[in-house]
Amino acid sequence: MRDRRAERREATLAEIVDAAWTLVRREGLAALSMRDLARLVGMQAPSLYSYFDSKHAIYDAMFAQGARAYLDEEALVVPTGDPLADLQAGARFFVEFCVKDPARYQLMLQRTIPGFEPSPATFALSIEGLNRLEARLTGMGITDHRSLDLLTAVGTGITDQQISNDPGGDRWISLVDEAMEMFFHHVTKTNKTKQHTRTKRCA
Amino acid sequence: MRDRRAERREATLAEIVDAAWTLVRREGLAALSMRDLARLVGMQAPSLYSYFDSKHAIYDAMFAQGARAYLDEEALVVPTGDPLADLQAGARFFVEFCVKDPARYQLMLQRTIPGFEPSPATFALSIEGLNRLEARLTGMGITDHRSLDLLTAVGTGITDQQISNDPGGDRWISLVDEAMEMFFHHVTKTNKTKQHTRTKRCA
DNA sequence: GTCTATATTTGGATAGAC
DNA sequence: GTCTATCCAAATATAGAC
Repeated sequence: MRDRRAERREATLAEIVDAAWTLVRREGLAALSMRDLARLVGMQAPSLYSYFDSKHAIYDAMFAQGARAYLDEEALVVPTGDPLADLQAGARFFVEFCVKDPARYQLMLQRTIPGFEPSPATFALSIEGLNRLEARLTGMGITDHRSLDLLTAVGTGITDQQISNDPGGDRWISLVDEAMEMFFHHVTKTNKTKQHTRTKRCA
Repeated sequence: MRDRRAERREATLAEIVDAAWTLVRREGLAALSMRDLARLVGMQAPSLYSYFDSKHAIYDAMFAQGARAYLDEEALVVPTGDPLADLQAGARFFVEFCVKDPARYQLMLQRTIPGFEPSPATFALSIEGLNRLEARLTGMGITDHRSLDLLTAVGTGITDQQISNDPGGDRWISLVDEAMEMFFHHVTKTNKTKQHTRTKRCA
């Protein structure tokens, strides 16, 4: 039998988290306050503590929601078998996912809230995202960790510059495909070097 | 004749800014408070207002000091004439400059202080840094803005990942030389493509 | 220039009635 | 579960004496 009370509670929890996102997108991630949040959902501030133990607990719920959204949307990017094209599609997805919600990016990847870190359960969700990226690369024959680190650096670098220096524009987004071409040629060339075939390419 | 009063004032201004750096490095950039700062220099909080109009004015002085430090230290990186080696040396300098003081990096490049932006005079100093980078690239024959944007993305991406995910280590720092090799080969190859010589390389 | 005292705002969080 | 009332802490900034 349906538990109507539990359903109601879940709905209110979700409503509070949604309102929190609305606030931080409007005012900045650090500007979230329990009073403002309560007002936005039609409560008094103390009532929020019936749903969340603290403000950090709300940040944690937001983080978890963001991580789930990433996993859900990432799953829609299906590989074609063309390594470079797949790399580009994956990078475009990542950068666009981050850029379209800078507050979420700040919460999940930049960690600027003093004293906040995600709970173990929530953090596990974000680790899963990195694992999937690693799996995609492995599918392309890229297996060394240095290449993975280089790729994440390029991805976050483009994202950061886009958000910081051209918000709303596409100055760095438009470089994603080119950047992935650069990265792909680099890692494939390096592999061939290791197999001692690079200098034989033109032979 | 020396103005001993002005000298004394300058010394106190510098002392306050230095103490502010000490605080933000210890507690985080956003945690700077006038009370703590005053205590560290042996004053009461209101006395600081004889030297700075507001907390933002202190941030501005810190920003300006950071920008001057960058310009001074950047000037010590002298080109050798070898484009790739110079690119690598410049990138190593940039990443190390940022990584060795994350609070400064956050103030100058990430802009996470709500409501703070540098004054026009201070901002001009940071623009000068970008101009010098552009000049260095021009000296290597790299003149298009897309390449400059790609380079800044790679540089800040490596820096961000290093600070966020391996503080105190060198997991991403150790990728700088390789990343610059990747970038350099990409931009030189692209140039050759534009000159329609790429497909003739093996002929 | 520095101090004491204080205004003012803002925030997270709790107690206890209903 | 929600409210009112309140606590407690921290912060920026100002007024005015010395």
